[in-house]
Amino acid sequence: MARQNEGNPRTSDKTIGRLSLYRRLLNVLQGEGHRHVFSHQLAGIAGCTAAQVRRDLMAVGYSGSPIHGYEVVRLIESIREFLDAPGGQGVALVGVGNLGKAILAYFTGRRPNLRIVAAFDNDAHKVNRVIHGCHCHAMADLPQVVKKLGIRLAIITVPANAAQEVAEGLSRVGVRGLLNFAPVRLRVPPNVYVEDIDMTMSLEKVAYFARLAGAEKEGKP
Amino acid sequence: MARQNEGNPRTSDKTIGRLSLYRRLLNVLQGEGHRHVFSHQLAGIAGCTAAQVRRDLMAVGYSGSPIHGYEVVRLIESIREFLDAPGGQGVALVGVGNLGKAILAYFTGRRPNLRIVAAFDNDAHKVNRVIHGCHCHAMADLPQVVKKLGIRLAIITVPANAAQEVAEGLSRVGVRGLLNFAPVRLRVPPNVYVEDIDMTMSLEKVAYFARLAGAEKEGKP
DNA sequence: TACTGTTTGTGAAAACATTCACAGCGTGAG
DNA sequence: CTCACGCTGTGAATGTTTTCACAAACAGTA
Ligand SMILES: NC(=O)c1ccc[n+]([C@@H]2O[C@H](COP(=O)([O-])OP(=O)(O)OC[C@H]3O[C@@H](n4cnc5c(N)ncnc54)[C@H](O)[C@@H]3O)[C@@H](O)[C@H]2O)c1
Ligand SMILES: NC(=O)c1ccc[n+]([C@@H]2O[C@H](COP(=O)([O-])OP(=O)(O)OC[C@H]3O[C@@H](n4cnc5c(N)ncnc54)[C@H](O)[C@@H]3O)[C@@H](O)[C@H]2O)c1
Repeated sequence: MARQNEGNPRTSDKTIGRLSLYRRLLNVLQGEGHRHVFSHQLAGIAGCTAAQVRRDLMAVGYSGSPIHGYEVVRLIESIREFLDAPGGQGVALVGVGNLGKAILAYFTGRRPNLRIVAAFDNDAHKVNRVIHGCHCHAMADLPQVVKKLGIRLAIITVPANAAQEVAEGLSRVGVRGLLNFAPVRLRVPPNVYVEDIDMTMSLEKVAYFARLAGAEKEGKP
Repeated sequence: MARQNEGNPRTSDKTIGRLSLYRRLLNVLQGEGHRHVFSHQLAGIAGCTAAQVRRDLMAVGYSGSPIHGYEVVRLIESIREFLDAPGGQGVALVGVGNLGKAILAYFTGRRPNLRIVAAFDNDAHKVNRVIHGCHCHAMADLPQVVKKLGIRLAIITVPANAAQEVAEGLSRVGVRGLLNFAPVRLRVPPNVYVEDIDMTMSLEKVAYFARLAGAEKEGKP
């Protein structure tokens, strides 16, 4: 089936994000009973242009038909093949505080491909308890648990001043991708990918552009 | 002082985000007693290039000295003038669930310029209670509370199927900026700015690029 | 004074991302 | 059958963001 193009110009960050979005939208469409979808329909619900959708889909190597558009099931499958690791990947969460707990609650029993399989904290009150269906380990056990479960991805929700240290510990035991919520720029080896979610920054962006939209002209840039 | 350039080519999204980041880093530097900073130093801790920093700073209209670099205090002040609304802005949070509570806990008593001044939920158990220092109102009171407090920004942390309705309600009563955590593309009037934080998408991005970094070469693109 | 070393601000180039626009194709109408 | 239609996939054009590279400024040094 869908052959992911090989010696290609590295698929961009933005495209990967949108593929993830398309997949979610396609799942909704599938649930509503749609068998086929056209690029302009997907674009409409994704909030981008039809050309953008088609360009992004080039990366996954599944071609639609000019007559029926894309077959929903097959497109979902092709995106899955392109994005997901075969067999799924376990994720660790470090820092079971307010945010960490919310994330555990949210991801528990959700996407079967990416599931949080272990939590870690240095607070004795949390260690060895099951929180939202996930066992919380002591930090000292991190190396062995990560190795045992073959974990290569982690979510960091510890306070800012602990994040660098945690990131280093994770990198050292073979974790290759970090989703970081701490408002700190992590320094990691070049073979570790870091994605930051910085709520304060996002909120300030909203404040700035909302002010522009109110005071000057209008619209989202 | 620092004159924000006026008839300028609309400052980009990305630049605004980085200015917010620079400001936070500068506050740390100031706390450590630094008086001056060079673009390459700021770049080092921000994780970008010196040229990028200088280019971004052009937007705020504060010039550094080739000898001492940028004066930390004055640069913070210039960024503040450029980004922030004078007098600060109140923010509403709608949906006091797991994530909403974590966010309330985090932002309470934090940045004085952007503070959460009201929370809303439709769950009778939460209405009229004070949660992490913030009063939770009924949804029915949203219009009057928003008007009374002059709220123009909101954070949406309701379930996906309620998000569109909530966004419309907020737009209708004059809110101009939304920070949306629900995994849904909101349709709002063109004078409302929406910023999405989509954790699932971010995590899938991490998974994809971590896999590349592991399997192929290395490094964060 | 003249020279060195360092940094800023910014035009110009390069890299990257999005959109345009159209050939090609299969379908269904006539 | 022939034609017109509407869509895909993609080369080329356009738009945006980042990086390069250098003139200008000036403290320190001798
Ligand atoms: N809560 C939010 O909405 C929010 C918003 C933006 C950013 N953040 C960031 O997310 C992070 C977590 O926020 P939070 O509100 O959940 O904080 P929190 O204090 O509620 O939770 C932090 C958790 O990390 C644990 N921890 C502390 N040091 C540790 C270490 N060295 N190793 C392992 N665990 C450790 C603590 O025991 C605690 O359980 C912070 O960096 C914060 O800046 C949170
Ligand atoms: N928790 C997470 O880590 C996480 C991660 C990614 C995305 N999200 C998204 O964030 C949103 C909130 O997640 P959560 O885990 O806090 O969910 P939650 O169920 O814990 O909280 C939702 C809250 O919204 C309230 N609510 C429901 N319908 C409402 C309405 N019409 N008007 C006002 N309030 C209403 C509920 O009473 C509840 O308090 C969801 O859209 C979820 O998809 C959450």
